[in-house]
Amino acid sequence: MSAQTTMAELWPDGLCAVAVDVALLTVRDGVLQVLLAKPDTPPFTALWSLPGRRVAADENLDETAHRALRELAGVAAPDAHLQQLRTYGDPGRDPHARIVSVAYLALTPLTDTFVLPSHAQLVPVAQLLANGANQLAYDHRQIVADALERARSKLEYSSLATAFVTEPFTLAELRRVYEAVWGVVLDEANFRRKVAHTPGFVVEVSGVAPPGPEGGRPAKRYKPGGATQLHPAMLRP
Amino acid sequence: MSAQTTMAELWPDGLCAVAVDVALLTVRDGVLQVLLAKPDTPPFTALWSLPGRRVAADENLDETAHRALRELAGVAAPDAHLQQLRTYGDPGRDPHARIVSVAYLALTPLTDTFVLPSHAQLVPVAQLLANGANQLAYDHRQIVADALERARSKLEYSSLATAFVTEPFTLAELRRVYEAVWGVVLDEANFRRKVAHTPGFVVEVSGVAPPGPEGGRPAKRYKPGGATQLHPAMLRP
DNA sequence: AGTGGTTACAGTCATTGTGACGTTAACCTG
DNA sequence: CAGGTTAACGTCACAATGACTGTAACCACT
Repeated sequence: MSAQTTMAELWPDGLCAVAVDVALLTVRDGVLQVLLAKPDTPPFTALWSLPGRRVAADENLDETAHRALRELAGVAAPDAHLQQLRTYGDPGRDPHARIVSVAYLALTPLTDTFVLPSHAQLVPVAQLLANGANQLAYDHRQIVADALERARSKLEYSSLATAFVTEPFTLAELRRVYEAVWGVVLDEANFRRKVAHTPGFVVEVSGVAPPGPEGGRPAKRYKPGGATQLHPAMLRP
Repeated sequence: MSAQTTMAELWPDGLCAVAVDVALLTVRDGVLQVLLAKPDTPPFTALWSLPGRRVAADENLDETAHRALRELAGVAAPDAHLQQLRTYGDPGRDPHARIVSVAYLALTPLTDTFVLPSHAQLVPVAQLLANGANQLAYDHRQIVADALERARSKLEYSSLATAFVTEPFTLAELRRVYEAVWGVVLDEANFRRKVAHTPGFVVEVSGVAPPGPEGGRPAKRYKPGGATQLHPAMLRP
């Protein structure tokens, strides 16, 4: 029996398995990283992949995404920014079954003290995409590439960058988010001016952040300003 | 037997029906319109809805979208612009089954001579969304709203507007696309300058377009310039 | 043929946003 | 206290934009 015949018999028209895969991005050590997990179900239990789960009968898609992060990576982040990326449904993207996968983009600040379980890890996105060899299961390499482009684009027109940092934050921390995601170096003074001139992006809070071990003037602290869209936008150089 | 029990039994974890619904937008008579169809399968055969089809076993999602347009609205547009919008998967969005729907946004110029079959029609988007009463089946009103916002946003930083017009086109035709989708009136001279100063947006072709019945100077003709992203962007007023 | 109306196209001017760069302020270490 | 580092602020030239005026090329009507 050929694989094609098998698939057509097992998955008649309009009936597919629906899964949710999550590309969680975070900035650690000034580098954009993506969360990977070792699947606990075949196939590809040897390869790393994005955390993903089948959609349960009484679950909406957002809930499945949260559950995938919680069960496969120990990340319980109900307040993490979560948005749909796109849906991948080519026949043959999974060699064993017709699986339509709704991919999510998740953004969250992971504190340095947070420890991942042994079957999960953070990997720099640039390193993952630069290598010609595909190190991920299924089409998850493509999903990571799409997630990166979405994040880069969203930083321009939305206040999404604040989802990468914990409150309160300094403008230098916010700038390092842009630099890590875009992969560029930004002029510090101009960045400050643009953020200040974009209404609702950030608002100052009381107190200052102490300088690092290398000294420097204490930085003012800010919190998200409530705006979701940025006017004017923070365009990439 | 309750409806919930029925759904849980018929649609166990991870197994859903997957459909593709298409929101096809076009500009006719200077007004943004969306294509609706009468479903040929229950439920909601009385209400208008977006053309949609179940995903076939050997089909990818794009192919299903094209098939839905062809079978339900007689629109055979293999060159129409087609992009994923988002996926709607709340339990209960279809009262009879757990259906996960991948929504697509389609953009195409429909010539004035094209006639739709009797079970399909074009409806002004503004009129559809302005009425408080929901005239569409399922959550298709929400899909139309999301499609409109996506189209409005994409016009800003991509050359998507050219997908609404036939080649060759005049700058006035292109401007009327922006005005219809955004619902604003644009300054004609400034629009011309912005388009001309955006490299790769349009390129001039030979010949001129004759004036309409109300006279006026003949307009130069243009075709898409090959760029997909616009630099600088055409921001909404 | 001439006049007024309409549309296409081109230019001016003040304002705003931006990139590049310099200056001052407030901390660190030695 | 000196030198280094980071934060914060200011200046200047240029590009982009909104509002507006002027010119060109067609129409219909008298």
